[in-house]
Amino acid sequence: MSWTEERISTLKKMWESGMTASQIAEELGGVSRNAVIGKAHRLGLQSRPSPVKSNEGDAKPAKAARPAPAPKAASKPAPPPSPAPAPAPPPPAAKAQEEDAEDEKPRPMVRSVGPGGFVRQNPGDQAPPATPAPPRRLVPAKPSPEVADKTSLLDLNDKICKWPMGHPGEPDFHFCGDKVNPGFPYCVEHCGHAYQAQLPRRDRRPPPPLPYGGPRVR
DNA sequence: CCCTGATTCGC
DNA sequence: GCGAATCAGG
Repeated sequence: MSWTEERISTLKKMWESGMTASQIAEELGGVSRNAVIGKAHRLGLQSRPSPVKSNEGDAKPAKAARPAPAPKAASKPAPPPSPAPAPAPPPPAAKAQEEDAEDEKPRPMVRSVGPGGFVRQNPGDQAPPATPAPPRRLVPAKPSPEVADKTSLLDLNDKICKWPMGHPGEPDFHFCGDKVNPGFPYCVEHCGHAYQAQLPRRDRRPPPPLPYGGPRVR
């Protein structure tokens, strides 16, 4: 399979919506999750909450990334040490994506704050400079009537809620599609679900809402 | 073991 | 550019 525009678009959207590489690979079909990850990186999509992130601080600089696990090639010249690690200033996550936001709440902080006072720190917090192509999808091929009026994967964009409804792969799987809470991947309502402030155990009874409607059944 | 993403490197 | 192999962490 080749990476067509369509497939790349799907990959991007799924990646940004928080799908795992495996899920994306499954959905796309014909590719492995490694292929998805590799492609994602090549596309510039990077990082994002990965469960496996080296805590690069200073504790173990010896095994930073992948020094020299095994003598594979014949020659392995010693990597020149970089004595001057850049301080790596926080990237300006300022994204001007207001358009029809009727009310502009005072939000002086760089990080946006949700309705419940939660601070975003989750998926989709990336600079979206690369979105020149208008996500308008005119007269799309909407084969299934089930999803005809629902937000499909390909309808995702930076302005609509990516909260999944149902399970990927099911015929009626779709996304919320409401207008996002600016700065968040979800609408205000679903932000409330996604970013619940951790309350004391005492009065914590509501069952935790799971994204994608819960674990996939296979 | 399962899973995750990250990185490398031969193709 | 692609992605399997591998690494690294949960």
